[in-house]
Amino acid sequence: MASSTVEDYLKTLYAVHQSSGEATNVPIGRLASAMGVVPGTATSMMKALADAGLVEYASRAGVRLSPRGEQLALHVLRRHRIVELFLVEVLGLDWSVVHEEADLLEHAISDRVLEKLDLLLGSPRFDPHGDPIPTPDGTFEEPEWVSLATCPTGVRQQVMRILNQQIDFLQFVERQGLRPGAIVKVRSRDADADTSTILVHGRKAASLSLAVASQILVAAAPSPSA
Amino acid sequence: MASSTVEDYLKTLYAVHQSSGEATNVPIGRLASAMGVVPGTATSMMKALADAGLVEYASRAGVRLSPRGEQLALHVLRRHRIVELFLVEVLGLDWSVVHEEADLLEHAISDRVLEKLDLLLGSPRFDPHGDPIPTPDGTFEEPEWVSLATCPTGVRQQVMRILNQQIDFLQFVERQGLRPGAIVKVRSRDADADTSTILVHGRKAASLSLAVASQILVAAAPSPSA
DNA sequence: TCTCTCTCTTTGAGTACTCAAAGAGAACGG
DNA sequence: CCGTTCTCTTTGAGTACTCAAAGAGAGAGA
Repeated sequence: MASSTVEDYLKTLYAVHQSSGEATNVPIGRLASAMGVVPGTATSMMKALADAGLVEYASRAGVRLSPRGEQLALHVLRRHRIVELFLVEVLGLDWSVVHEEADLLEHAISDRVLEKLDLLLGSPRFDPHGDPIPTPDGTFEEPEWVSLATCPTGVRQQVMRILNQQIDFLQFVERQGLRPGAIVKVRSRDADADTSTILVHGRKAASLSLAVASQILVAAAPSPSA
Repeated sequence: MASSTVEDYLKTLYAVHQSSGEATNVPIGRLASAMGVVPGTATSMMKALADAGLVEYASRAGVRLSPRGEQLALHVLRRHRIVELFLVEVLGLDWSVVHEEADLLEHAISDRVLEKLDLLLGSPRFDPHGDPIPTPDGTFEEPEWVSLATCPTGVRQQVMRILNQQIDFLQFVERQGLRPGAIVKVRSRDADADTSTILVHGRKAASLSLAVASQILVAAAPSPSA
């Protein structure tokens, strides 16, 4: 059994790998800062994980998950996201705090409990932030959503996913009414000024920098209900 | 914050103290075997916990919880039992396995999540084994139940609590129909032969040794419904 | 009282994880 | 092409927890 620490490293490695351009190895430094440890700690941990067959690691060449490591990371991710959804849907916890609660719980959920949760929630495909939930065998739905920084302007869009999951950011998103499910329209976008103006539910207008807008993924909205 | 290990020691110390005759200190050896560690490990742990103000410990005189330690132990117990009830009531997990699942989960439940669970379950007073659930401020209901080894014979009784919570024993209890809530009657009891015969729901008869019978607590049953 | 035995404590060592700080490669600017 | 700089690795040490085995107290039986 992998310890919580090992699970955290694998999960973090997976996330960093995803967020950086695919197919490349993750530099130790980036992994270390994502884990909140000094580089030396990450180095020795990666050696241990390489010995355990969970990562592929060569000195000064960065790390990547081995197939087994990736499978384990996806399993942790599945637990994390199902727990998040459970906390919101069943316990009614605040959308913005479930991420850190799930970080704790994800290491204490047995397969038995996990599949009961999955059943209770109706085998959901996405968590409350719009992140896809891996299936038990580790396959994954990655819809082709675009961000508010790149989607067509003037067209009704539906918010599908929030990439940045820090509490402050999620609370900001909440206040702006930009939760997944919200119907929005990009009214204008100005690359030089680095801003965009978003109409939320046709009424309120929010002004976002393009960096912020790129954290919010949308899809073409279903036709209006009126 | 107390580590899971520390929480486990406090919880175990509380349980051992309860099961041995009150008011006395717990010998290191008993604590060690209850924790599944060698005595030396328990000794050094108790020194550390004494330094932290969680237990009172003097060399060769045994240990007891300090007021702060007891409060913490009760908090862990509250988490454990609420989680157990949740696993049975909401997730539909098997009654006999929830104990070990809860041992894992009890260390990963924040107060925020705990109180939501409590709300969802309607502030329950007993867990699925009939163990009382401490309140958030650490008070405790300990009803005066008697065991099947000592209760009056020939009188309708209701099973209230199962003390031994090992999986095998719980599965045995389940098979005999002796879960909390069951209506039973002690038909006979023989101290010399060390057996008792129990009528379950007026039909099936189970034969239990007095040691086994003493693990099952009952209360006078409400008047028959017919 | 003496000694045997039992329990408890101490000591030394190992695993998992961490940091600080020194040392080694690699890359980049001149 | 050489030195500065950045990143990575190594080393030494510390915390939390564990065991094995040796040593110490304390009571029980002769």
